[in-house]
Amino acid sequence: MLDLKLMQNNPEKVRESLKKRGSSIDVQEFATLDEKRKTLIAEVEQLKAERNKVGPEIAKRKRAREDVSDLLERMGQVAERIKTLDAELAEVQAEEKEWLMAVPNIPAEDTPVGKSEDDNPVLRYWGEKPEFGFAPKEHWELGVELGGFDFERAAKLTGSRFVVSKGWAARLERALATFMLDTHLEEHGYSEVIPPFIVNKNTMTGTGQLPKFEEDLFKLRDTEYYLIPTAEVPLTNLYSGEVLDESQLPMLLCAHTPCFRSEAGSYGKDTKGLIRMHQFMKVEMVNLAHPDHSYEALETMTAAAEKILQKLGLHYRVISLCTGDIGFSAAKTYDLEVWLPGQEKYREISSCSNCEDFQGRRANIKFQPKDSKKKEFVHTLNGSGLAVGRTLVAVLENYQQEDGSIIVPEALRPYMGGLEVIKG
RNA sequence: GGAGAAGUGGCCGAGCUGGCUGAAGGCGCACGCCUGCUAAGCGUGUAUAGGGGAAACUCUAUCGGGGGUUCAAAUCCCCCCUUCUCCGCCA
Repeated sequence: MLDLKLMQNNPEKVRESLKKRGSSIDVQEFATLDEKRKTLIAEVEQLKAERNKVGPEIAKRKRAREDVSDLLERMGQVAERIKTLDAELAEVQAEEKEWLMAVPNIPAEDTPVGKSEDDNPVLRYWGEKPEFGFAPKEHWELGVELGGFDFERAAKLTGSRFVVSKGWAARLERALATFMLDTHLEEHGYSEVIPPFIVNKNTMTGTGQLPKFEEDLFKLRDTEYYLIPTAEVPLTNLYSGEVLDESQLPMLLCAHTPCFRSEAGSYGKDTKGLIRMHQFMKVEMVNLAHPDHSYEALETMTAAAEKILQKLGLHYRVISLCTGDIGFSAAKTYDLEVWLPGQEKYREISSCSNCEDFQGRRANIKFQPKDSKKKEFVHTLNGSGLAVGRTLVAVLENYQQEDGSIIVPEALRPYMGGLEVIKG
């Protein structure tokens, strides 16, 4: 949510931001609503002031056994007028709030301007594409041949976009997750959290999934509960409605959770393998940061995610999402794209964003600065560290051998009982 | 799932036979004074959001959330949520 004051005082900036994002939202609509709201408030508050003033007067005269019928009559009218005005005001405020809640965050100054994902600049590469003396296979071929993935039975149990991992694949996935968590806890200062995987509407609204993106979520029937699409949601909202001490910042939280996505509108995309699933595991990092340091924190968080890929020896590149591709709540986002030799493509494996105070305002997360009376909104950052399923994909494709076996990256061997090669 | 109790400001805790309570009192915290040494005392201040105002300031709303009764609700009524106790069930 944007600052109401910004909307009022600098609509030009908001208009510009929306244009960069390719949004069709009209700022003038808001200005009209806001004017209407102010007019209504002025009238209704004046009447309420009168009501509050006359109330004690009625009590006083009653106690003196004086006649109060004239006041009662007048106040009856006032009450009625207040009621209708309050109703009108509530409507305007709801509209205004709905409007505000639908406006995306303002991109950071250095977020590149562009129309689509094709305009995202590559910032850097790490490592090199591995050389194969044969045609590398895609992960789903390797996984199925080695008996690790069972898509047919997953389809039987549930439907499309699910997988059953068995044996080495299940253990490798668990190994990856534990390796990631351990790295973030021991080397990057994060605290591990196991949050609820089901959250309510309010929580989903705090991070920006609702009200605009309900169709991307799984909602539990007959409730206002949703399955989390990412641990960003429960982690960022952990301190919603609270005021943190400045000394608690930055608050570094890390969780390994399942993520559930309806993938509405992605029919035909990535239909094979485990790139795009309705359910996948992810290690997520969240930082509730001091506004003065949130952009340093974004670099640090991105570096933490990169560290995982580096330890696994996986070639990747870092891109900066442009204004046309950046997420609703984010001001600036770096994506990590890992090289998949089977697909011969770089694929997103992590996304690290600084949302500035956009979510902090929505979820009402503040902190008390030492040297100021005024409480401020925290800046929130979130980043995958990493998407576990996709990391498994990357390991399989990058570490495959001609005979179809997979070398276990050294960093994972302690988590795999010392296993060096997966042969099925 | 059944039966009861409770939810007030940073915390504790009054108020709950409707108006004089944005809310006593205490604690904590901040600043000042006194004193002078790791204490006590005194004074002042100590919520959030919105409207008006250059500002001082002023008005409105908020006593778990929502709705209702009333000229007027922390106080009465209804629904929901959460917590605690007891019973049942269960990992």
